[in-house]
Amino acid sequence: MPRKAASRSSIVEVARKAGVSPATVSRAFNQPELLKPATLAHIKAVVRSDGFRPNRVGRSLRAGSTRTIGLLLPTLNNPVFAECFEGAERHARQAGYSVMMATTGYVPEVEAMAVQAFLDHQIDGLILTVGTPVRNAALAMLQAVDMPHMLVYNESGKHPFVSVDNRGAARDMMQALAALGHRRVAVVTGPLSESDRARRRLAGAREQALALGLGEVAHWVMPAHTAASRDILQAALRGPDAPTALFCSNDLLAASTITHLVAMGYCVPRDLSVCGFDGTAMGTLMVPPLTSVEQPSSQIGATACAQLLTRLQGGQTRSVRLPHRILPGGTVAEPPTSTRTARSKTP
Amino acid sequence: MPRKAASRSSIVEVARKAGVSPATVSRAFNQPELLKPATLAHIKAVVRSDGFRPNRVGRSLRAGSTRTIGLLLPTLNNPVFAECFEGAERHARQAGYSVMMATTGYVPEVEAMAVQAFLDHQIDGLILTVGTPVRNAALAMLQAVDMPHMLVYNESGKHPFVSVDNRGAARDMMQALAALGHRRVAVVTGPLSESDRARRRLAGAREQALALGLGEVAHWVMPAHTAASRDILQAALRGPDAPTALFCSNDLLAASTITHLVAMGYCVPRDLSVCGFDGTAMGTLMVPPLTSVEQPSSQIGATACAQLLTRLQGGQTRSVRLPHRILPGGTVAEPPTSTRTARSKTP
DNA sequence: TTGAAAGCGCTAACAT
DNA sequence: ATGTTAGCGCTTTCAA
Repeated sequence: MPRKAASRSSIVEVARKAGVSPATVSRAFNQPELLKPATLAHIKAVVRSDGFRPNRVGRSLRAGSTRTIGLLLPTLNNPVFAECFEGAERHARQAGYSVMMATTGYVPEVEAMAVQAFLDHQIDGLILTVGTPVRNAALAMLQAVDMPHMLVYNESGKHPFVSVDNRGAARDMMQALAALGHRRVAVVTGPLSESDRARRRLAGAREQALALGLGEVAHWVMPAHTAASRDILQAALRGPDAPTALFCSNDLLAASTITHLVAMGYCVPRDLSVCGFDGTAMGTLMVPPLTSVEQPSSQIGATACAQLLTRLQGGQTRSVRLPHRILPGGTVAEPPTSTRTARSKTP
Repeated sequence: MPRKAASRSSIVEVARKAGVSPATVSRAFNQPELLKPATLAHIKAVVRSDGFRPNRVGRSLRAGSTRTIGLLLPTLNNPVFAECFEGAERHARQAGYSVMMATTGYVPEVEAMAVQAFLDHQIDGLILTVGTPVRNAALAMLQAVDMPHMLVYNESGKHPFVSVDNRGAARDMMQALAALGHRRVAVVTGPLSESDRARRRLAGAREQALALGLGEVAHWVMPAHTAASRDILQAALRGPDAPTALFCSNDLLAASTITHLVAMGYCVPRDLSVCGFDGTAMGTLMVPPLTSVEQPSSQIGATACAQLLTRLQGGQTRSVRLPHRILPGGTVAEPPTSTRTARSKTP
């Protein structure tokens, strides 16, 4: 039953008070130009004095549109997604759309359940980042019911997306590292199964290393995309062939890596260079600022939203790769002059 | 008109296929225990083969509940709010609620418009942080329509909230600074009109300075809560009576302040101590880690959600102040010895 | 320019 | 244990 005994007044109530039909009140909100100015003014007055607002649930049911979009991201604790959210949400709000939001923690089962909940709520469209677009349950559901959607950060041949060229960007960063003299680089990521971005970035790094004749690119897998493990770093850095630069697959992981390295006695970038990927505001606030691949996250969110709304108005979506650039920062330098001789580090 | 020619099947369609009435199908979803096992199984089979899911908009309209809550926060780019979001959203999702999200950028007009949009969508309840709870338009609207809501971070006498004791926490931090020998401390905030938290923290700092006989606490106002201004810092740090410690009203502002200070040639904490407020994960990733007042943001969000859901089930809400603690970090140290005032070491 | 009427998909009395 | 019926609040033909 309704919330209160004194239920919120409906359009019928307003119509009665204004001495018009419900249809006319509806028109006052949706097609005011159809009404005689006097009628419109009168209805508006009643509406204002009542503080009446049309119930969007009734409207949604009847009109078949909720004017709500879904936003599904791995976690807002990674600032890259928080920035994307802001870009998308602002755009949506300014277009009169509301946003339902859920985070997945990079877990495919949660992705699928959240998408199901969104569909049940009859959202008009969805912006999302999934772990891996290929054979993804959530994306399959969206396609099955023909729900308009845009991927962000993911790249896909079957679903429209907004991202950067992850592989190309990783190549660029490797190029920059090589130009400084690094020949042994390790790529640090979370579980690859959870992130096609990480996979593409690793692939790009390896591709470029091969092209430039660098040493083989090691790949260190951390238990999460959001934090490095000190033990793994410590173990992997042992030995004479330790890398001189660590290329982390995102800024948060890079920040965490640097924190551990410093605690282990390394000086970054003197002893070891570290760079990230994302170019988040957080990275620029680090001391020294994080060297990273900048992607325009806020714009990625806004563009995805713009594409989605175009589609909702009957247009077509297309995939977009926005430009990236290397953010110099201060956590990458030339490798130590003699990597074999004793470094002045105090572990 | 509806989205597609082949509109998604409704409960009536399922009923027809299963040879039962719509009410029975509805019961299969909502009160399965009322049905004969055989009937239930049969309906379930039809539902599965059809891939049918009940339309929540229809349900919402009829039942007078959307099982959706709103979440309204200043910005997710401040990690303290992102952490809060995750705590609240996870709790809501696990209770079967969906979340509508909006950010306000600390702008009261946006607060009011977003709340209005939420109300129009018939959310069941709302968790929010406002600039200032007193004479706040958004809160007034919520009260006027008796919409269940919980403030987070704000403290209020008229609205239920979940927060920490902001004033007490600021006192504790001042105490810690004083114990290290600091006698001249400046508090760094964004515009006070936008944040009662900043006001309370400033008040607590001044209260404690007075109690301990420290020098007057300067107050530096930055143009935003999310970034410090280098010019203001530079100007304020001139002169012989410059503070030896900066107490920033949040972690993001502290990070930004430190970045500027380092660029200006200061060494933190050797030349100048800096601390923040929030105890975000971001702060622990800084080098050195940020000294801060830790508040349990994720738990604040989860607690607010729990309280709200209790209220929605007919219970009562109550305001909660969760415990804070000083997070030592590495950005605060004794003041430089060369300071005019003799250092007063505390045993 | 406005009104009457039907119905979006669902649930909950009430009836059987 | 299940069916019948009446709407929740709104929009939208169609008719006047």
